Amino acid sequence: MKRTKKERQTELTSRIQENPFVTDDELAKFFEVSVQTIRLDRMELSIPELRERIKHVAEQTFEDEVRSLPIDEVIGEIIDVELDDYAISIFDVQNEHVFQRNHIARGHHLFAQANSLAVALINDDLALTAKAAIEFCKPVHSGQRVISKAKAIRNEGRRTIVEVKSSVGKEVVFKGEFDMYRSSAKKEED
Amino acid sequence: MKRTKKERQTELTSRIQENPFVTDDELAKFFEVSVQTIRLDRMELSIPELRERIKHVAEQTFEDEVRSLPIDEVIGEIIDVELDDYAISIFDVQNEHVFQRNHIARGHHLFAQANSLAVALINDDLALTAKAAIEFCKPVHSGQRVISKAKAIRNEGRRTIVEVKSSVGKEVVFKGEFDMYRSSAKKEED
DNA sequence: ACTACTATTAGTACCAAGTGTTAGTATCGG
DNA sequence: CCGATACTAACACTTGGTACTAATAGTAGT
Repeated sequence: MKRTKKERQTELTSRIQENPFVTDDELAKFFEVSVQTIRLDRMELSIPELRERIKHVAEQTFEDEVRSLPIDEVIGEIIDVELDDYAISIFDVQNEHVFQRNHIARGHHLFAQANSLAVALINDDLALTAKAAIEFCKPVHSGQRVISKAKAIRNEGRRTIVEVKSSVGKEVVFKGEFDMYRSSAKKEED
Repeated sequence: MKRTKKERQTELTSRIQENPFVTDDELAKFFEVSVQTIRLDRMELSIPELRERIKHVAEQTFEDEVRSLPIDEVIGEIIDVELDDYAISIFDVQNEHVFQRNHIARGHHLFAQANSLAVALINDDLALTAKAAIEFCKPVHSGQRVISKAKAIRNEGRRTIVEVKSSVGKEVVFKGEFDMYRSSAKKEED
C-alpha cells in the first residue's frame, strides 16, 4: 500500500522523531521505496543523517550541566536551581492527574513534584529521600499550575533537610519537610 | 615528551571518559603517536570506537526520555481490601520507576503506592490525604516486588489515620502514617 | 653477537552509513 | 502529447573506523 509523498514525509518525520536510531535502509524497506527516495525526503525535510542525529542526542545529555539529575527525571519542569540552596519547578495539573470523581489532584502527584525537586536540589550523584513530613493544605484542581519552591535549610552530615512549599497563585497547597540522604557529606564552601 | 605505554593508556582512558567524542586521529596527534598505536591501545583497554561510544551515550538519554511516563491512575494492584479496615497491594518495580544512575526506585512511586492504597481503603466518595509522615527505610531496586499493607488505626470524625507498611520480602522498605480526610464522618458499622 | 620480545608504525582491504551528482524512468495533469 | 513531479539507479567520495599483515626500533637475556 503506497502512500503519497506528503503522507510518507509526515510519517517519516515522526518515525525518526520517535526513533532517531533508524537507518535510511530500514526506512526504505518500511516505506517500500528506495534509499534514494528516503535521502531526498530527508533533504527536503532537512533531517540530518543517522550519525548526526545520534551525535546530537548524545551531546544534549553530555553537555548537561545539571549534575545531580537529568532534567526529565523530575516531575514538573525545573525553572531555576541553585544546587544545595534552592530550586523551583512548575507543574501543570492535567486531567490525568486528578480523581475523576471530584477533579482534585491526587496527592502523589504533588508529592512527586516536591520530592523530585528536593532530589534535584541536592548536589550529589546519589540523593535519596529518607523521611518526609508532608501536608496537603488545599485541594488542587485540573488546569491549575503548581509552583513548587524547595529550600535547603539544614545540613547534618549526610542528611540535608529540605523544605518544600507548593502554591497555586498565592495559596499554599502543599508543604513538606524532606530529610534527604546523600552519598557523601556536603563540602563546606569557603 | 613521550610517555610510557602504561602512562599513555591511563591518560587515554580518562581523556575518552571525559570526552567520548574524540577521534583516534585527534588522540594520535595529542599523544604524538600513530593512529595505529591508539587503536591498539583501545583494543587492549577494550574501549569501543567513537561511533559506538556516542551511540551509547545517546541510548542512555533516549531511554531516560522514554521512561518519563506519567504516573498511572492506580499505582500497584490492589489484591485485597476490607473498607475502613485494611488493604493490600502489590507493585512491581520496573526500570521506568528507578533512577537510571543507581537503579534505586524513586521515592514518589513508593509513596504513590502507599497513598493510593490509603485512599482506596477509605469507604468514601471523597477521600483526600491531608497529612503524612513517611519514611523510606531501605532502597528498593528494579525487579523487586513491593507489598504494601494499609491499616486504618483510628477515626477522628472526618479524619482517619491510616498506617501503611511496604515490604520487599520480609524487609520493610517504607512506612507511613497518612492522615486521611473524608467528606462525611465514618458510618459506624452495624 | 644472536635471539626473543615488546612497542610502534605502515599499509592494505574492507565496512557502514552516509553525501553529492548525474542520469534515466514512470506517472499524472492539463 | 508535453512537461512537471516523483522515483530509482549508479558512481565517486567521505569518515572513522575494523582486521590483518609486515616491517622496524629498541631493549634484555644468555
